Amino acid sequence: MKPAEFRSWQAVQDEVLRRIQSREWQPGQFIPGEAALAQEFNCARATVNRALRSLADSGLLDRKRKAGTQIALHPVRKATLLIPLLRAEIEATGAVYGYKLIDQSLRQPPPDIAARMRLPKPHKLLHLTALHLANGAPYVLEVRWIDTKAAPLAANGDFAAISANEWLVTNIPFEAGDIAFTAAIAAPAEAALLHCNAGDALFAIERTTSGQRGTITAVRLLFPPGYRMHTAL
Amino acid sequence: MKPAEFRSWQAVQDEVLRRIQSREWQPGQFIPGEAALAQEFNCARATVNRALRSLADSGLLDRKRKAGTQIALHPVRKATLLIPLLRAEIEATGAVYGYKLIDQSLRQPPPDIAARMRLPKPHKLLHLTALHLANGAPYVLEVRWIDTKAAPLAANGDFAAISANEWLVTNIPFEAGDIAFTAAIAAPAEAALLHCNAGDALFAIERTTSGQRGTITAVRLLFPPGYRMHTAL
DNA sequence: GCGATTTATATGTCTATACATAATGCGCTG
DNA sequence: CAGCGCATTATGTATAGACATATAAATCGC
Repeated sequence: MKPAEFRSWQAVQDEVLRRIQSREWQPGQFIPGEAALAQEFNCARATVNRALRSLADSGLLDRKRKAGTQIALHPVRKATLLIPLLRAEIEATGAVYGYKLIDQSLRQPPPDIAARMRLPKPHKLLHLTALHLANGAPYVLEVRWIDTKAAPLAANGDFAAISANEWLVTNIPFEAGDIAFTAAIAAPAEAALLHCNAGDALFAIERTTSGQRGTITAVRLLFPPGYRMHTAL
Repeated sequence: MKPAEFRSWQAVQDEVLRRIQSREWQPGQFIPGEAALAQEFNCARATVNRALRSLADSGLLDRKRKAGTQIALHPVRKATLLIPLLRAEIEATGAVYGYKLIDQSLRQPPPDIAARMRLPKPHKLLHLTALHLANGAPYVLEVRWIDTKAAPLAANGDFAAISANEWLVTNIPFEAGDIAFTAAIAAPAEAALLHCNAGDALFAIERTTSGQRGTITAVRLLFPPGYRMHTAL
């Protein structure tokens, strides 16, 4: 075997991937060290490191100092999926994006929302209900709670014209938080807005985002029946 | 301003992150080039590169050759979530994992399955129905189709004792494919197996995995009402 | 004025070397 | 033999310098 040219970390990555897929290296097995591979591939150790680190990031390898690198026993445990940015998602299909504010008010949050937002003593929050439309048809029903104490600017926001999400992205310092996916039954009011039947199964995304002053907003996105969120592995 | 010591790429990353969060650098704005930052941070350009590349990977920065690096206009568009490996997920909660094969047979797949598996002319597939249990209670209903032409070994698999997923992971060369999340209404048969009511909203994961010889398997995982799959952003 | 070509430049990557860090396991000691 | 500490070793990371590549911007040719 000639010392083939592996002159880029991607080439190294491809070769390692090939060996995993061909079972030349089996799950659980320790593979040669970076130095050995660098010699075999006739490249610098840093290049091998780059390739292996990338594979480890995507879950195909497990690496530990001193111990070495082994093929992951349970490959592909992670999937990175794109959180739908509604406007972009709709416009990507060629449809015309539309936004319609249904309700804007100050309300006492129900207990589950207060808990998800970690409000010690619940106070009134800004409550928004809005529809995102694709070519005029309901695409997503958004129900959002905003803590105006954590995001004072939001009290003045005009959410009739611009979606709360887009407003927040450009006006609030930062987002960290979490996201959850679940299924829900369409309540009559929701069904009416989404033009479906009460009792239908809706796909739901629940998201809370926090800033430095605590939880800013909790939002629930309800998708009409049949919606599929998908991604490649 | 003193030339503080930023001697690791993580320190550089933290500082860049701070500037983004503090709005010192605003969304859409181009930040100084790597060389300039390296000089400011008193480190090598490769170190800055590592930090910025990492931030770009997580979606906070947009980078283009020649053009430069700018703060992403729509931060956090990606979430990496862990695909539940059922046994691990159940055992992580401290519960005892159980597995029960409900049905194993050869069947003609319905059109939607054939389409998802990209079978040009549908032939009979191995069909499995199984329950994953946590402390004896139904945790997930798994409905799986396996193409024994793409994975001949599977024809001999004994799926009464071991879950098809675990069998595939250790016996089939490789997986690539896609995954989709959706909501479904519990059919009576499903409800009976999951100990819920027909008409309940179930969270569903649909996954297809392919090998070199085409699509190997398509699986649908149905979770009982109330299941939430969540991840940090 | 406008399309085609060249140039300049920021990011992307490779190399070689050095040191850092974690974790294993050997060997020493009591 | 139990327990501790240190040597070993594989990965992790920093650095300086060089070249590669994409592409925005400037220049050229008509």
